Order: sequence, then C-alpha cells, then structure tokens
Amino acid sequence: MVASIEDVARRAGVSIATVSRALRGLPDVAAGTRDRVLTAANELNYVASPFAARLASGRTATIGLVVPFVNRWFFAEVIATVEAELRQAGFDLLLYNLGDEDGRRRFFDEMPMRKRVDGVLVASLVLEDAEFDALTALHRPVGLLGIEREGFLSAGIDDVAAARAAVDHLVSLGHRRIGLIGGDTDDPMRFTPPLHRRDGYRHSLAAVGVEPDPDLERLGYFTVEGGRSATRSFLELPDRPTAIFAESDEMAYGAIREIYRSGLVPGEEVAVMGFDDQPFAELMDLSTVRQPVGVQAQDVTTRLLARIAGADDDDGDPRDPAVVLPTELVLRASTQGPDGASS
Amino acid sequence: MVASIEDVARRAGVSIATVSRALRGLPDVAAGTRDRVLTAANELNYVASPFAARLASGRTATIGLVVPFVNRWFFAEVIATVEAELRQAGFDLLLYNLGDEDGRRRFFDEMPMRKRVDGVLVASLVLEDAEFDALTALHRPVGLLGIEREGFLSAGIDDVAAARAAVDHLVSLGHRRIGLIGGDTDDPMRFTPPLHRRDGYRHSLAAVGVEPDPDLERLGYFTVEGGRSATRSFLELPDRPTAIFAESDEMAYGAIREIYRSGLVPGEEVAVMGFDDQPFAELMDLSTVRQPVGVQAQDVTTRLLARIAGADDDDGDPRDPAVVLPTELVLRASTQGPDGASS
DNA sequence: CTGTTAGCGCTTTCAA
DNA sequence: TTGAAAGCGCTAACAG
Repeated sequence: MVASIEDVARRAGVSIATVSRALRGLPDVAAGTRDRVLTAANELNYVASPFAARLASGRTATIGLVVPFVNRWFFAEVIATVEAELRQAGFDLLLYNLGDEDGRRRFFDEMPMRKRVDGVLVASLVLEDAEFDALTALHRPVGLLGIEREGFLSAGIDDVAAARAAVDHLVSLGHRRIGLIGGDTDDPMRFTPPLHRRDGYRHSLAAVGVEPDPDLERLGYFTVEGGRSATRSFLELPDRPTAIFAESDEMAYGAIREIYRSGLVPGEEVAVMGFDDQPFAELMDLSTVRQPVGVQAQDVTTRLLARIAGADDDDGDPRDPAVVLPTELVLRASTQGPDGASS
Repeated sequence: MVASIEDVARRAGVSIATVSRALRGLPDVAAGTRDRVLTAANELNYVASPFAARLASGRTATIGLVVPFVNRWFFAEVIATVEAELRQAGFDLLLYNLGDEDGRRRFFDEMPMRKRVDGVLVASLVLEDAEFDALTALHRPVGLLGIEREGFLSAGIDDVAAARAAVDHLVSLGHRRIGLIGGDTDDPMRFTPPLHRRDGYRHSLAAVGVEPDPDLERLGYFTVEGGRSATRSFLELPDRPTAIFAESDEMAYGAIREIYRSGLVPGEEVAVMGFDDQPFAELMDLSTVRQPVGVQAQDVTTRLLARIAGADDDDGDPRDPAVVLPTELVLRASTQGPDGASS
C-alpha cells in the first residue's frame, strides 16, 4: 500500500542501495541518478521507514528529553525550544515527564528510553549518583540543563551569583530584613535552583553583616500558593521584613497578592523580587532576575547533536565545557517604591 | 555489548521465539519456561530493541501528539496527561509542536510522523480539509481534542454552551453592556474556541434582546497583554461596559490588571469573567468557566489506545462518539461586587 | 507448549 | 559510480 525502497528503486531503474545513498545525500552518486531517484521517490510519495533504518544503522535520530514537569514555565520553554531544534535537525523528540517521585523512580528503574535514543537531555533535576549511573549506562551522550556534572554536557546559569545580585540590589536599596521564599531543598523532585539561590541570598546578607534569621526563610514550594502563605507568615512577624526575595516568579506573584491583601502596597511597604522573568512578571510589575531559558536549551541541544554526529566514543567526555549563561536584573515597580506604582 | 534476544534464549535454554513469547506475556508458554526466561532476561538486563520489534510487527507502540504551543496552560496540561497515560500503556510519546504558521505548514507538508506512529492526537487546532486529509492519509486512528469531525475520535467541551452560561450569569447579575475579549477567529493558528465562545456570548445577549455592539467585541489574542489593551479600549468608551467576558483566563488577568490601573475595582465597578480556571485564576479571584482538561485528554487517549489495540481497520470509524464533557461555572470575587473584595 | 524459518525495510560492506 | 548480498534483532506463521 505504501511505497517501499524497492518500489522507488524499480521506478528509478537502480538498485535499492543507490536509492538509499541518493536519498540520504551521500556522495558518490551521479547527479543524473540522484535526480531520477528523487523524482521517483517524490512520485511515489516515499519516505524511508525510520525503524528499518534504525535497525540497520544503529542510529535512532531520536533524543529523549526528561523533565520533572511540563506545566511550569521553565520546562515548557525548554520543551518548545528543544523540539524546534530537533525538528530542524531531523530528529524526533521522545518526551519523558517524571511528574512525581513515583514516576521518577519508575523512570530510573525501567529506563524506558533504553535502546531508543541517540542522546538524552535532562532538565533541572538534582540527580543522585545512582541516577547518573543509570544515564551513563545508556552509553549515549547526555546533556544537562541547569545542572552540572563532570563528564556531561551542560548549560545553565550561575544561580548563586544571580540570586546574590538580586538580593544585593535589595540591600543597596537599604533593606536589611529580607525574607526568602524558597523551594524545598529536600523536595522529592529535587530541583537544583533552591540550594543555589538560597546560598546567593545568604551570601549577600552576610556581606553586609546580617546573620541568617530562620524566621525569614520560608518554603514556598515554587507555587503561587506557597509564596502566598510564606508571605502571610512574614507579615505576621512582629518585625516584618521590608523586602522579600522569592526564588521563582510564581512564588513572588503569591507574595504580591498577599501583600495587597494585607492592605499594603508591594514596592512601597514591602519590596518583592522574583526570579525567572516569566511573561507574567511584567503584568505583575515584578522586579526579577531574567534567565535565558531558550538559549540554555538551544545551547545544550546543539552541542548534544554535534556530539552525536561526531565521535562514537560517547561515554562521557570530561572536556565538554559546562556553559554558563548570563542573567540580568530586571527592575520594575515591585522594588521601586511609591512612584513605580504597581497594580 | 548489550544483550540481545539470542543471549537470553541461550541462557534460558530455549529458542528465541519462546523468549519473545514469554517476555511479551503471550499465552501458551509453560509457567516454568516463562520463569526461566524472565530470570535470564533479568540477569542480562535485557530489553527488546523497539526498532526490531516494530519492523517485524508493524506496530510502533508510539503516539504522535500535535500541539500548536507547549507553553500555554491548556496544552501543557494536555501533554502531561497524555504522556502519563501513554507511559502507563507502554507507549512512547513523540511530540510535535507547531509553534507558528510556518511550522504548521512544514508539519503538514512533510508529515514527519509518517511511518512512525500507531496513532495521532491533535489538540485544539481548527484544521483545514487538506490538513484533515493529510492526517487521514496516515491510515492511523486519529484523536482530536477540542475539535470535532465526523469519523474521528474526539473529546471536548461545549464551548458555545459554556460561554453562554458564563455570560448568562453576568446577565443575571443585571449586566447588559458586556465586553467580549476574544481570540482572533482568523488567527493563523486557528483555535477552535474563539468562534464558539463568541457565539455563546452573542446568544446570551440576544436572549435578553441586546444587539451585538462592535465596540464591545475586541481581540485579545489569548494573551495577557491582549486582554489588557482590549480592556483599555473598553474603559475609554464613553459608555463603558459594566462587565467583561474574556475567552481565556489569561486575557481576563490582563483585564483585571487594567481595571485596577484605571483606579477601578474588578467585580465592583467592572465585573470580569474568564474561561479555563487555570491555577492563577484563584490567585486573581477570577470568576471563570472550569473545563476539565485532564479528563478530556485522558478520555481521547484511552479511546485511541483501545482503537489501536482493537481492529486494524483503522481508517476512521463514523461510529466513534465525540465525547462532550461538562464545564462548571466557578464564581469568585471578580463578579461579586464589593464584599467579595478582590485583590 | 516449543522450535524453525521467513521475513520486516532498510544500511553497509564488498566487488565490480 | 553502482549493485549484490549479508545482516540489524525482532515477530509470526507453521510444524511438530
């Protein structure tokens, strides 16, 4: 029913080997022959069966992308970018969404991408050694996003420095009591960011001689609601913070809402700084740290593909640089006081 | 290096056919034999090569999911749900993100999923006949999300009725001048919802004898910013609307912000109704129409898989019902006036 | 219940 | 520059 390579060969009057060569653009095919093959293929509306090709060649032209969530801004952005990059290179994207701790365990147990990808991309998970081992056992190049590890390709930002710059800005505004809304560093999904961003926050305060105050460090679980309740507890403090640094924009939105709800004005009575610069940040007049998600994703993807195209000695190459991309402080009304008038 | 079916056969002391049967759980394998095979496979850490299996069997155990965007709530939700459902069934998910009109054209031109999926899921695109034809030419079952078409599996909501119910509520509150913020019905990505939701809006008004007023129907392009500027233009009207119905929550967020910005209070001076009930809606105290995205996605996925597992006469079956799932009006402060006190 | 034997539709030597 | 032929690692009759 649907054309196979033999049909094309017959129609073009050549052997199937020649069809294969011509269609894949290999050298050593006479121009005329190639044209005839291409024409025949076109007329028959032929495309090679990827599975037959994969079986015969060992190359899958497929990348597995592992994310902990798909419905969060960062990861959605990553997926979109990687997909576009792969499509362009003629690669397929097999998506693996961990979802929860259970899904994560199943994933690393079964390694469902065994024997079906040429390379792997893992986004923003703090992996355990056993999990890294599972990836290594794939014997395929692995790219990391937002994590670094010797022997793996990676791209990311300097979370510590970025957080530090953000908090430094609050400090420069005169704030000294600065609340931190963070992710759970023991979170089952174990993101990388919480650890680093908290460090940046603490460094910044330490630099001006402020001791860490447990009352001022709350969990927000990277959700709006979490940001809200953390903020509520801050505002109930006898000596409430004058500024809040949230490790993600979403938590910052929650902070802003809660501040309004208490009859205060964000940026006026309480400054708020987020992290990410998601599209909503502008809507919320939120000062935040902009990180180039698309660039990070594109960067590892490109290098991963190059790696696959290149050597076949793919068991990890310590020379692969961990690319660190710059972030940028975006200042809006939430850290500007009266006239920046937010909401 | 990595075990093949022969290694397992040798170790278990059976033929490769028996290994194949045992591992796939086919009947007619003696319990003892099966155990030995399973053990051997385990010891060798064996998994079948999916490509060899696909080539031999013709089944790919893969579904192609086509979405216009990944970084919008609805689609992210769909992706996550479908992924989970497929994983559980042992299917792979090949993701195709159209991105823009160009990507869309390329996609339907090249049909990159030819010969690589057992079934297709298409989310919320108004497809042209030629595009439907391209899908049909795949000769695989196709499931639609948020669209209906004779001969295709589908699940969705009744957008007209849902929008109508939403606007009816505003009407019941006494509103007669109700602004509509809609999607572009000529949008290159051609969503289904804008057409239907606008109809629901118009029906509702017509039912109380209100003529459509072009000044009160604005495009919001399904973005926050679009909702904002549409609202701005409403508020500048000499006879401004007392309520706004946005065809998506995101546009409604923009409306709420813009209303605040003009010194008015949403729900008090201007009521706002959204559509979707995204997680942010609660944060924004937005009244909205809740639609069960996960349920819709799960529903088509399940039926698509059943269809694949069942008959091989897969060229479209007119008997497949288009499942319509219920929506629900969620009322919050944005339509409640003074005491529901929002923001 | 189990083994034998053809393929599945390509890619890739190797020869010509 | 091209063709013949041997697989790639499975599944699926068919026999027994």
